[in-house]
Amino acid sequence: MIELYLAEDQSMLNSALTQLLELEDDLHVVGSAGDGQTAWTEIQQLQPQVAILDIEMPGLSGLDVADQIQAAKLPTKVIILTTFAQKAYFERAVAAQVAGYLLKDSPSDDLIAAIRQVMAGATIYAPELVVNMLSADKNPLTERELAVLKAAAQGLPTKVIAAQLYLSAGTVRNYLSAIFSKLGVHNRLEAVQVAQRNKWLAS
Amino acid sequence: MIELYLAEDQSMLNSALTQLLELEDDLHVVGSAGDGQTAWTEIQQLQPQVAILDIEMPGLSGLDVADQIQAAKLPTKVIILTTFAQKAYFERAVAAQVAGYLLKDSPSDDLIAAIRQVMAGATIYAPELVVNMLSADKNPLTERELAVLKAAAQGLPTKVIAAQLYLSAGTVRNYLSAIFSKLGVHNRLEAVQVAQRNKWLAS
DNA sequence: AGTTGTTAGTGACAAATGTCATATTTTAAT
DNA sequence: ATTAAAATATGACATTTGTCACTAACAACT
Repeated sequence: MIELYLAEDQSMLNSALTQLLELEDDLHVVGSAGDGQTAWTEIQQLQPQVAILDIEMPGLSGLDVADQIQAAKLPTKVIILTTFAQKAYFERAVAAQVAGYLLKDSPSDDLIAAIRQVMAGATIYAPELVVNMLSADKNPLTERELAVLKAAAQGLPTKVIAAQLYLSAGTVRNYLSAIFSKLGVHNRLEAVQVAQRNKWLAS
Repeated sequence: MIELYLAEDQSMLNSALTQLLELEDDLHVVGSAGDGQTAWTEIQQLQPQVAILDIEMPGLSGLDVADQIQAAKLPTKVIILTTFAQKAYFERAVAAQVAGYLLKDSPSDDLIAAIRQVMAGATIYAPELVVNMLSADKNPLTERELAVLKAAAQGLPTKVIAAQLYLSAGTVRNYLSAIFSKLGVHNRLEAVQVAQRNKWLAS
C-alpha cells in the first residue's frame, strides 16, 4: 500500500484526484491540503511515501515544500504536478531533487503510473518538459517587467525604481511579485540571479 | 565669496571646521548639519557652491547625499571628508562624480586649498587613496561576515542563513548591517553586487 | 463582439529587512 | 596585562518587501 499526500489548491482537481487515486488498490491518500503551509506541516507528521505537489498554491509553493522536504531529509518522494511547462520551475524542481514532474494536461493514468514508477526508484519527467528544455529558454517576462527587474538588479529600492519608470511604488511591487511568481522565486536577489544566469539583463 | 555647506556628525569637528573656514576671507559657511537627511534638505534650499560631506552619518550617508545632489543636477560641488580610506567608499564617491575626496587626518589647510581648487574646476583626491587604489582592494569583511554575505548572495532569507551558520536571525541581520556599512550600501542586492565586482565571493 | 494579455493602479496585510543601542565572550595584538 | 577586534546575542523600531485581491484601460486576436 503506497501512502500518498496531495497538495493542490484547485479543490475540484484535489477531490477528483483523491477519489481516483483511492480507486487503485495499492494507493491510499493519507491527507491533502489546499495550501503549501498546511501541506508541509502535515507531510512532516504523516511522512507519506509520496507527496504530489502543485506549484501554484497560496503561501508556500510546491517547490518550496519540495525544498523543505529535501532539507529535512524526509523519506517522502515528491512528484510535482503543475499546469506550466516553465523552464524556471523545472530547474528548481530538479535542484530540489524531485522524483517526478508531471503536467496537469497529461491523463490521470500517467500520474498513477508515475507514482508506481517513482516508488520503484525511477525519476520521471513529462516529455513536454524535455522538449521545452531543449528549446531556447525564452524569457517569460514582459517588457515592463524586464525594465523593473533591470532596475532592481542595480540594488535600487522600490521608490527609486518607481520614480525612474514613472510608475507608482505599488505597481513596481506588483511587477516584482509577478516576476517572482514567473521565475518561481521569492525575492529580488533570487530573481536577479535567475535572470542573470539566463542573460536576460543584457544591455 | 564661496558658499559652503558642512555635513559632519562629529560635532566637535563640525564646529571647529566651521570656525576655521569662516576665518578665510573668501569662504562662508551657509549652513551645517549632523545628519544626512537635514543636510540634503538644506542643501536643496540653500544651493551652496560646495558641500563638504562626511560619510558616516545617521540616516543618509554622505555618499547618499552626493548621489542625490548628482541625481537632482544641483550645481553644488561635493567634497567628501572621511576617516576611512576604504576603496568601496571611494568607488561610490567617484561614481557620484564628487569633486573631491579628502581624509580627516590630512591637515585642515588641505581642505581649504581643496575648496578653492574645486571651485576652480579641479577634482582632487587624497594621495593616500590613490595608493590604496593601486594596492589590491583587500576585502574589509571578516570571515564570518563573508560567510553571511555568500549565503545572502544565494538569495536565501535571513532565517535560512541563520540556520545554515548556526547563528540567530538577529546576528545575521547585524552582520549584514555591518557589511552594508562597510561597503557603503543599504541592501543585500547592492552588497552582493559590490562583492561580486570585487570577486570576494569566489568559492 | 468577445476573449486574452499587458499595463497600471489601489489598498490591506504579513513578513522580512535594515538600523541602533547595548552586552558578553573569546581571541589577537601591544 | 591591558586593549582592541571579532563573534554572538537581544530587543526595539521604522521601513521595505512581498502577497493577494480587485479594478480598469487598451490593444491584439479569433
